[in-house]
Amino acid sequence: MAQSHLFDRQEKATASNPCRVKVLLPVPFSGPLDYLLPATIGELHAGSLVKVPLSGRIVVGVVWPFKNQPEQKTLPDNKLKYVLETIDLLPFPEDLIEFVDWVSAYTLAPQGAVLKMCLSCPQALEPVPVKHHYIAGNIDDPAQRITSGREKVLNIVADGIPRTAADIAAKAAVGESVVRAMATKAMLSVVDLPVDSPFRQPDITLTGPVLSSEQEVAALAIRAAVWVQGFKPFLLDGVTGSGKTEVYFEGLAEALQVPGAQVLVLVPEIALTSQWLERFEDRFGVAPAIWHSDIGTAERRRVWRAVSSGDARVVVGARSALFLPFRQLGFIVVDEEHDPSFKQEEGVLYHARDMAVVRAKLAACPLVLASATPSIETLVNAKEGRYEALIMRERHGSAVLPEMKFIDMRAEPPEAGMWLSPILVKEIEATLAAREQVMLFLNRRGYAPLTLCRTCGHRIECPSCSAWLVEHRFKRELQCHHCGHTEEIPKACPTCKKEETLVACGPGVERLFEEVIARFPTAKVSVVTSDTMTSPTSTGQMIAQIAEGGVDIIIGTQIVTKGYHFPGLTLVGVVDADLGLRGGDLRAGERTFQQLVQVSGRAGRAEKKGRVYLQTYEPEHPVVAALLSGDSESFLELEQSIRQSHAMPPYGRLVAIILSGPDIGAVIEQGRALAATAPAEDGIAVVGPAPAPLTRVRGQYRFRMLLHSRSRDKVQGIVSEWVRRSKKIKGVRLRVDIDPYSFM
DNA sequence: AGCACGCCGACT
DNA sequence: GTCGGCGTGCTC
Repeated sequence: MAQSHLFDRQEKATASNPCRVKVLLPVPFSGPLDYLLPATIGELHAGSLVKVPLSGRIVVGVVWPFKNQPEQKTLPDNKLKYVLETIDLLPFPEDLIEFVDWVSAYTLAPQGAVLKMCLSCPQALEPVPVKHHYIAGNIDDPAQRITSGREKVLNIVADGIPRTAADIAAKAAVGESVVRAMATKAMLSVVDLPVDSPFRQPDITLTGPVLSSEQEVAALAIRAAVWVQGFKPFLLDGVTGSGKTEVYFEGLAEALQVPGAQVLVLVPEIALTSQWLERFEDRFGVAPAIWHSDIGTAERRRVWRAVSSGDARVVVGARSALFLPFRQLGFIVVDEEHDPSFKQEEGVLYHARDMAVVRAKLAACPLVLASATPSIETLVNAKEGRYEALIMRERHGSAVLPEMKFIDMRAEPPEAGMWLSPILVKEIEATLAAREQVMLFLNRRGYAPLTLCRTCGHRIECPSCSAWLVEHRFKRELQCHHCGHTEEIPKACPTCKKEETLVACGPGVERLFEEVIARFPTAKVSVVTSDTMTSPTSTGQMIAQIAEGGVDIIIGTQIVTKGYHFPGLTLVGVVDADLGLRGGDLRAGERTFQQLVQVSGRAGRAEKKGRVYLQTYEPEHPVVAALLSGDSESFLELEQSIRQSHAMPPYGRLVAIILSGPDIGAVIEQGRALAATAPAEDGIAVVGPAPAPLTRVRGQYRFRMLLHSRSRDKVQGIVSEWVRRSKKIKGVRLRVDIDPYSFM
């Protein structure tokens, strides 16, 4: 979108009538504030970055357009402060400004809170540090002797490329002191260059692998959309192993042909990208820019500035990458679009997939939502014609989809204190004998979810949450998975003081590990969870080791369901297929289905056919039945029709109001106040307040209310009006979650 | 979110 | 008599 909106000075600024500007600040309380523009600052554009004073400190903000500004009470000039200076960075493009306003209006978060996500890199707003580089200087000075060392240095710098002292010294095989001495004698000149190295540009002359006909059809549609220069959403729905990545890489390559166009690829968790990055490098010859919450400060600054300048053409990142200041977005991919981690559950509550669609619309570019198990929301959008569906039903190459079977745990129970049924044990033996790999999926971290006293029945709970502590035997501690509290495993029961009476109840991956090494003592077993995948490097090594066949049995939580390719893996065992269905919320069935399809999809991705066994106590459950029959379409149809008949999302809407505070009485009182003023419009229903399933977290009591709207129309107006006119109780935090995914 | 202003306990 | 605890409330 072209940079219009030259910021209009309403009148000529004079001493008696200075010009006002609106500046949005990355602080979570407000909309844009008024500042005066000093005569020393010339023209300003909407989007320009400026430094302004704010209650005793200096903050970087963005000049915001006047348009659409609700005319609020304006302060007199003498109450206003002056803009201090402008920052030497390209202004925010218009589509980013609109995006911030849109996200704020949709999520009901203050505009400043949304802007904060765009300015999430304070170092990027300061000048980039420079480092001395050296080039040839006055080399004809007769006063300087040309020693052999100096001559070697001169040979190196002869090409005119600025280099650091260390670089020159290494290349010339001399000490750095030689270089520095030559600089002080003016034989070398110093150039200060930014420490940030530029991004290498993707090689668009490279070509990808030969595509199957299904892939070719999909790639063609996406490539064509790139040149239409308008919003165009696609659902790329391809079974696991069908080669979705290669398809959207074609769209990406096409987008890079457009001069200046930038591409954003959103992925659920950066942990999964080690294999993805290799494929990207194979395809484009360079690594993309990477963005996620724990990149180092220097790299963060480098990426942010390169995105802002347009220098970084491809960014792959977690959901927060959506708020980077792209100059010219030309293509967006949301990979594994069904993944629940796209929903931000802290601060500004947004769904990155949904916001990516909006961002693409504002940037007027194509968008690909890719998944083997698309969300119901996306399927409905495709069905109703808002997205173009590109469907791939075959695995790429010779691979076929795995065979699925269930094990009725009522008929084939495991031994006492064990978790693997005899049938699955036999299958594992057979697989190991054939020198193939096994993956056991159990979505429960730690050793056991509950530690119980056999004598008095005491259950060890977290001191600040209403939750059991989970034993982590590898780390020899009890952990709360909600607040991070840890404590030692007690020898005696904290209540009855008796020793040797505490028992671990239920399985976790560590306990499964214990069973597996006891049963298969010669197998190499690896536990893959968020506890063992601590850094991207170690994760990459672990994944590479598994892919090379260095592990026989992989035991993992949901982290292993995500997009990995292990060619030697032929058997997948789901230890507890019913786990996700218990205590089910609106999406429990859908989520479990997606998870089980994804983990099954890890089996048999190369020549050998895969087998999947689901251990279940309820084989007649629709989710299990759908997986076994392979008729996922009817299951999803059924799920959609249930949602439709109850006007649940995406046919209707939900909004959660979460009340929390350290004083339970105050929280309840706030709930009553809200209930008393609940909207009474047609088609709107409010339930609650009710204690949240996890009533206390980090010492905070939590109550929930749920607003349901039968219509798809926006409900933000109703909700914000409701909250605005309700009495506020001190000490109670009130959060509005539009389109909630978590009901905890 | 910061930061200031403000009103009650242990120190030079 | 002051330094400072962090509770409340404002920031153009």
